[in-house]
Amino acid sequence: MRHRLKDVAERAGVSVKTVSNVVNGYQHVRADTRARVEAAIAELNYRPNLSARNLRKGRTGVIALAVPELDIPYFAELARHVVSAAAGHGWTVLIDQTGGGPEQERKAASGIGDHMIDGLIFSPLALTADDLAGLDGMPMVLLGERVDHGPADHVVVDNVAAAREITAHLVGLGRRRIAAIGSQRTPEGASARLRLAGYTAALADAGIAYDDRLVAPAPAWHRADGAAAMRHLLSTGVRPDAVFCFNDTLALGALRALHEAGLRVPDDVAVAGFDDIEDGRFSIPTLSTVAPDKERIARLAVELLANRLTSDPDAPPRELVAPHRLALRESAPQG
Amino acid sequence: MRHRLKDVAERAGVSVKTVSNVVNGYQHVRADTRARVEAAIAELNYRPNLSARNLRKGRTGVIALAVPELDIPYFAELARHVVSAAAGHGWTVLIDQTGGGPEQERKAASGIGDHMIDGLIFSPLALTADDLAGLDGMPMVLLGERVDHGPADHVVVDNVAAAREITAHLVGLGRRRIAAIGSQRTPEGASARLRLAGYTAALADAGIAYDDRLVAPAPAWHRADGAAAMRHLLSTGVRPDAVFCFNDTLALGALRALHEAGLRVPDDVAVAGFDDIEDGRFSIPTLSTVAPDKERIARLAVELLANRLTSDPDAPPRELVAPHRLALRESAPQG
DNA sequence: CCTGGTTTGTACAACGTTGTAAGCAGCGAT
DNA sequence: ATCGCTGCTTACAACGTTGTACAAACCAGG
Repeated sequence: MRHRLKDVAERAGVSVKTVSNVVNGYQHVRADTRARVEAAIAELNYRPNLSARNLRKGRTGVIALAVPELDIPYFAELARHVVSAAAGHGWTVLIDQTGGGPEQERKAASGIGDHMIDGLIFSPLALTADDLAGLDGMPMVLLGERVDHGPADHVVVDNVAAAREITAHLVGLGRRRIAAIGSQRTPEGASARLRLAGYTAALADAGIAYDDRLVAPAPAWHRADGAAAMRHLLSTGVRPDAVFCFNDTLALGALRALHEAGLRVPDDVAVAGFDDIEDGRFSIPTLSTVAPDKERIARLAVELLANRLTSDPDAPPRELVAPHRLALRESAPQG
Repeated sequence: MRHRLKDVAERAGVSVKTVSNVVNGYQHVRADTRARVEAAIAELNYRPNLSARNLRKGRTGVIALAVPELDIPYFAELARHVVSAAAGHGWTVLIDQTGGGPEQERKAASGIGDHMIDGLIFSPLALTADDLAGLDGMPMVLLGERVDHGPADHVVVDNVAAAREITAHLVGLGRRRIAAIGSQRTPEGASARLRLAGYTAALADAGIAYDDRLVAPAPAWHRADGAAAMRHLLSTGVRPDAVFCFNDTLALGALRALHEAGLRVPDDVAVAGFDDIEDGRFSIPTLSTVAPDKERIARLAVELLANRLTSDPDAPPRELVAPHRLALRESAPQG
């Protein structure tokens, strides 16, 4: 049995609007009236119809988080933080899994239940700035690298610097034949390009020549791709003494392939990743990695969105950089 | 600029309702009228206001999936399947992270944006049947073991049989001192109780005496808990030759602890898990585990919900059992 | 006891959509 | 021509809520 304001009003002997005022915490309601209304609400177990409220107010209290895949640990961890941060603003988060394809992403960006969400936090893989330009004014915050200097707010980590630091760490361990896993030539590979740039910069810093044969592409960044890429590297005979994988799942796959090849980590080959997912703290060996501050990323994204929604809808787009640090563990230990 | 049916109607020179009819695929609209309306829709980039539609229809097209934690791989993988299955019914999935606490779960079950979702797929940890009985008629499907024979539809795997099979497999490897990790005495530990029952049944089948000291509790089922429990087992001097962990993350933690203790898996200690998460296919060693058919679980849950929503709202609650199989890998290999 | 201001409560319309009932063509059969 | 039918379109009301405008009740000060 579902009740409406009208039912509560009749029971409490007041008008519908007075009940609405009580529900919304309007100040000028006499204490005894308020008490009577609240009693009626409790008795009927009344709860407001949000569709109606949304229709009336033009706001839904829901924001969406669109990510390529939920079972990629990085996105799952990020999702958790976004949900927490959004709760602090009284928002519910609708999580949308795009799959990463351009068509689905376009749909996600433009279509997610129109008028059903107030704003969108979007981690695109395939989307271009042009795609986004076509979206008439859905408040949006982008995560990651794909669309640089686009028309929307943006939260990033300094991929180039981070990749450069972790590669420099491998250099500091005395490694010279440092491979990279995860390069991508597709337009989607913006993160890959930036991390590759950091890698090459670190090599240049150390006066190590860039060797094309040590850079292995990976179509996606899953464990299986990392394992395949590592096997490929080993099969070509260019034996690396370290590998920088462009994310942690690639690195976990690489660990597996090295294990199968009978190579010891880090003795024979040091391994480093990127993302600092939970798995890397328990893998064998534990994983050295770049640890972006996911909690901060989530909080900044939610705050940017909040700002755009509540105070300044037409502010020029901002780009915020979230901090990162190196988490050095067994696979490439502290010098 | 956001447009309404009215704007489209004016542009196309028809009534509002005719536009609505076109949008909803109503049959009796003359071809040229339809074309004119569709042109106007395209020109204005009209998209319907779902809040209004929901208000009018009493349906939102959104179902919620409530899970304890998104960054537990099992739930993330499950979420992916639920999203896919729901898409097949034209539903959007709102993913709600309860945290697993009783209070939050009660709120999730009763409160998630009232009138904002048509139904709920709920994987509770702490909720009792009594809690659920109080929910006036939100269509709901439960996953997992916590609330048996409650008032709602239910999708389960046969935990007892599955635990018994995987334990029997360890017995079949010739192991006799088989430990269990993950027992819980709290009321939340329904899955733990069932898996423990399967474990003891398998021991009884093999004529092995149950040894209390081989059963290690774990407050939660994370990697860290598994590692801690394993360390505890090793420290007590009851050296097991196999371990059945009640889920995969516990098992990954146990692998880690065994590695740190210098024990070989599976030679010294065989390890088995439960859930078949992606990590277990790439860990070192790879993980033998019970593989519940997550895709099927998700599909059954969505179908139960669909049935309740569209055809038979007052049908008696049903309980469906999803199949499982053993995935035998390096940590406890095939005979 | 009136005046003027504040507090408290009400009636009505509106948000954008769809279901209902009814209107109006066009057409074949009387 | 007129009748009824079918096919297409329309006006109106309603979903449950809140903003606006206003009325009623109250209070203090003259």
